Amino acid sequence: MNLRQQKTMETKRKILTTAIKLFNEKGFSHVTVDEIIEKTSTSKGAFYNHFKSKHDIFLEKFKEIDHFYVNEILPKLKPLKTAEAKLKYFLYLEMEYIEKDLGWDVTRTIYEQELNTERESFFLDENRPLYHILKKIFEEGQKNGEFRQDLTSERLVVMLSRVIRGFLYDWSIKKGSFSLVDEHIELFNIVIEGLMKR
Amino acid sequence: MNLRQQKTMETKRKILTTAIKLFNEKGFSHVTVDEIIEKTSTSKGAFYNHFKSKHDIFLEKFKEIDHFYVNEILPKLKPLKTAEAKLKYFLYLEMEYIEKDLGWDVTRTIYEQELNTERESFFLDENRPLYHILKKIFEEGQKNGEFRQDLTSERLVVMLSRVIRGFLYDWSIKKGSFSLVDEHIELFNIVIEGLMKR
DNA sequence: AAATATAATAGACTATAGTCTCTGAGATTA
DNA sequence: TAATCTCAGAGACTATAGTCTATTATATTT
Repeated sequence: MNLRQQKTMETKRKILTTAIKLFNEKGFSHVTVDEIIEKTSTSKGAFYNHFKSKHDIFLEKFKEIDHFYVNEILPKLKPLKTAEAKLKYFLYLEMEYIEKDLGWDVTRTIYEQELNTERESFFLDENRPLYHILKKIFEEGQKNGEFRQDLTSERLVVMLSRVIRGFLYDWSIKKGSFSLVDEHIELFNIVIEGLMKR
Repeated sequence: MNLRQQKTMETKRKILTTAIKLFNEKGFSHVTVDEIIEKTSTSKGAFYNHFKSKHDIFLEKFKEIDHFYVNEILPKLKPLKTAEAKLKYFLYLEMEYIEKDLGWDVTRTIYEQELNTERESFFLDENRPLYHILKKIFEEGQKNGEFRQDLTSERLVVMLSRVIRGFLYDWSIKKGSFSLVDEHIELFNIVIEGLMKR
């Protein structure tokens, strides 16, 4: 890496860390791009050279969630015996991570961004680890007769994803005023019962 | 009503109908406030005198959905015998209305607005007819033993509302690329099964 | 080493939602 | 009917995300 590339990367890093720090302090909507470039002694040109938009910085952070799925959650699921147990533990860890590490304002901002038709969607990317993990769990559960087999595992993932989104959306508009960890079981158990074979 | 009040109302009506017409033609985000006031030969002052924001006009239209619940849906539910049948028919009519009459872009815009923390929320208003109707149905179903009784009817409404929202949110980010009427049964049946007594 | 190319950055500019203040038509009071 | 009041509306102004273009430091080529 030559000098120029080093400077470029340094600029990007500076903007990214400063922006995320400010977002955490004051909330996404109360931080302006002008403030970010002023605090980092850079410029509009630099900012938009590195990020497609103000929202884009957020995505950068949110994408970490997928590392979390693969690195933190997946290993913990291995020892569990039933697909149902895996699914429930997965959901628990996901909710815990979102509630404790991401927080509702980040979540809200992502959900808002996804509704913006001009920008590319993160949720619609079918290669997200989230979907792969869920699909694997459902396949396993269908094979051993735990889950219903009249729907494909893909459809089961779609159904569950919609419920998860509804739950997180509700949490977002309610500004994190209830606990994901505490309340998720009530909702997900209802859905999981509907997904099980009987 | 004196002359002045008449003129005021006429201005509001002109702005409202023109705005909604434009939104239908080009989509919410492609219509500017400047365009609306130009087409109606009014001004920023007039516009913001009548509406709190550009989004606000949308709400005006969306609130119709509650009239629809009360006037169109409610009477049709009366003759049905089981609470389950009422619930399923209610959901069918709601999905049909949203898909055919509101459309995905209106829906998307409302969902986006709800995530905006500066504005007051429509979804969180607990007096919406939607919630009353659902609560009534659940109460009836709990009384006659169709639905589970370990959760209050209020909680059942919360659970179902979250699922409905997840479904409509998904429809919104997918730009209406699937049919609410066709697909709602798959998801809601899963949830309703989880809500029924067994 | 000089000439040329490239691409990151600076910052002026644009688009657009929303605010602020002043004005005048029409209502009210005397 | 003259004087006063009021509030809807006009439109200049502000805030802020994002675009466009010129500059210049660094890299590459000759």
